[in-house]
Formats: sequence, structure tokens, C-alpha cells
Amino acid sequence: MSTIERPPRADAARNRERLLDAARELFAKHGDEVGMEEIAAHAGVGVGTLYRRFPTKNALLNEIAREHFANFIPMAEEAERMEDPYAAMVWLLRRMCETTEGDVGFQMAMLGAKGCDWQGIEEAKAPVGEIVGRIIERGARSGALRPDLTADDFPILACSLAATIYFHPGGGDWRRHLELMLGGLRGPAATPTA
Amino acid sequence: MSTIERPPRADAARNRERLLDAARELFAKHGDEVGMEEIAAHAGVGVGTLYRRFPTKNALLNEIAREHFANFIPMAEEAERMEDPYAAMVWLLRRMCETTEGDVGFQMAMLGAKGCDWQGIEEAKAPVGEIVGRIIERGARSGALRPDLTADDFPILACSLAATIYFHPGGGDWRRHLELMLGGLRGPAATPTA
DNA sequence: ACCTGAACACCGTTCAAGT
DNA sequence: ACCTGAACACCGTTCAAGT
Repeated sequence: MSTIERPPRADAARNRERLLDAARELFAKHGDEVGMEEIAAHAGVGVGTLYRRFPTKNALLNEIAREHFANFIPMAEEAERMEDPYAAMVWLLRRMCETTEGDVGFQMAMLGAKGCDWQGIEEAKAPVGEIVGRIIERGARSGALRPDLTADDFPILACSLAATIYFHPGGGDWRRHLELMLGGLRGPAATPTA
Repeated sequence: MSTIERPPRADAARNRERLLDAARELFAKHGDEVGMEEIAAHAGVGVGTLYRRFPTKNALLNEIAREHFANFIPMAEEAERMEDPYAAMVWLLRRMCETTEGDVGFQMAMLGAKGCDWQGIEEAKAPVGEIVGRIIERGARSGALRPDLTADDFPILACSLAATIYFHPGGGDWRRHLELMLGGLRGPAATPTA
């Protein structure tokens, strides 16, 4: 029983795009506090239509979080191309924070905020995790990074930075947090520059 | 117009204690997910009584969070008595984490969780902040801690540890996080022992 | 097929009625 | 004074009726 994929009706496809656009914008600004009614209205459709495309508010959050994590992949790849693994971590972590800073919904995704169900998000995080794992391994071996640093440490660090961004917004506290964190990641043979 | 403080009726006082007990227990286990109805039932009173004592769910969270922060004061005092400021920070941060680990509601208070209004909690945090400020100042000067470390850094660090406890529970990830953090706090003249 | 919005469920909060 | 629980408001979700 082969299931033939039918292209969706034109208006349906358009509505889906509009809903994602509205959700992206409103989640970015207000996190998960926005109501579904509000998102639907902002997209110019009824709530029923929203629920037809996304079975739950959480599914919508997931969809958009996945997009964001995918955006991290090229950043991680660029970091991996740098010779010094310490410099690569400095650059990547800062870049991730800067990206996360303007989007409350994504901050929640990075935290894995309770109350939401981020099931299925692991697959979106995995590629970045693998790339970073290679950077860390290389740095730990060369002495550019703390010798016992592991790929498993990365989620902890990323989440903790996200926490500062989310819970201490505005004042740029995450830059200070990153600075202190980097002092702890640095290995005995890290390049003296920043 | 002097307002004479009347002692509350015996049953009222008892109800208040029961409500706080119930809230302490249920917030610890489930965070702010517990319903007000549930707390009232657990205390053996009606919801109306709960709202008579605490005008809002948030007021109840605040009350209990204040208690918790007060418990940190003697810990901070004990830390201050240690000669080595680095050892003091190691001990105090670990102690705070261990205390926080078993209480979801308090984890939220440490984070300053969004959606709740932690107004008025600053006064409860302040005494600990002052003590820690003195430890940090002493350590930064002596070289036991990072020379540029400030009292203002403490809330960032504490919040970020709380984030790990809250968002990565169970596996003891906060111990690893603390270890990495301490590597960054350590000064050039820190005692070599742990 | 898809769209809509009134209706339902859930939980924080209020208030009229009781002691 | 204080206690109670039914009633209200709000928001996520469902579903009968319409195109």
C-alpha cells in the first residue's frame, strides 16, 4: 500500500507558511506566553486551522526550534575550520549566544524549558553536537582546551549560557558569563590571544 | 492611629502553618505545577482559606523562597570563616547546589523563573550576596580567585548552576558544571588541593 | 479537503453564603 | 473573623457546521 504524496492545496500551503511566520515572530518576542488564538489571528486564520496544521502548541514550538538548531550547523562547521580549538570554542559559543539573544522562544528551546515537551529535538541538536565533539577532542589532546573536556560537557555549557540570556536579559550578563566560562575551558597551551 | 496587632485566632494560625507545610512539600516535589486546589486539599482546608492567607499563588512561592534563601545565610557565614577564599567558594557553591537539588520550587526561585513574580525576593538574597562579596574581594586580592572577579558575578554563577540542576536533573551534571566553573574562578595562587 | 468559531476542560482567583 | 465551594476568567484544544 504505497501512499502517494499529494501536493497540498494552494491555500493550505500558504496558510501553513503564514502560521509559521507568525509563530516565529511572536515566539521570538514573547516566548511561549503568546496564545494560540493570537498566533492564528496574526496569521489571518482561525484557531481551527492552526490546530489542523500543528496538533499542539508544543508541535509548533518544536518545528521552529528545529529550524533554529539547523542554523547552528554552518556556524559549527565554520568553527571547526579554525586551527586553534580554543579560538573555535570562543567564537562558536559567542556566536550562538548572539543568535539566541534576540529570540525568547529559542532561548527556551536551548534550555529545554520545562512544561514544554522537546521530544524529537535531539535529532536537530545532534549534528552540532558531533561537530563540537570533534573540536573539543582535538583541543583536549593538543592542550588548547582543558585536557579532560568532553563532548558531553557542551550541552551543559550551552544550556547554562542560555539560562543567563533568558533569566538575566538585557545587561549583557551573558558576555561576562561566557568570559568566566572560557577561563575554565582554556587549556595549558591555549593561544594567549583572547 | 496606632494599629494594635491582634493575635490571630488559633485555628487561623494553625491553618496558615498547615498551608505553608503543604506548599513547601508540594512545591519541592512538583515546582509550580501543583494547583492551588491541591495545596489547599493537602492542608485540609478550602481554596478560599488559602487565598485568604496568601493573596496569590506567587505570594506563596515568594514566602517559601524567602525561607530557603534565609537558610543560605549560615552557610555563607561558615564559608567566610575559612582562610582560603577559593576553598570557601568551592565549599559554598557545592553546599548550595546540594541544598537546591531536592527542591524544584527552590530551583525556580534561584533561577528567578519567568512567569512568576519574584519581587521582594532581592531582600532575602542580599545578606548572602554581601557575605559572598567579601569572600570574593578577599580572594581576588590575594590571588586565590580570579583577580577581576566581582560580587556581581555571583548571581550569574548561582543562577547558571541552578539552571543545570533544574534542566539537567538526576545525572549529577551540576557536579561537572561546578567543576568546570571552579576552573574558571581559580586564581593564580589558589591552593592546589581540589 | 479545508476553514471557522463556538464550546469544552483546566486552573488561578473571587465572592456570596454559612459558622 | 474566618471558612467553604460554586462560579468566573483565561487559554489550550476539540468539533459540528459551513465552503
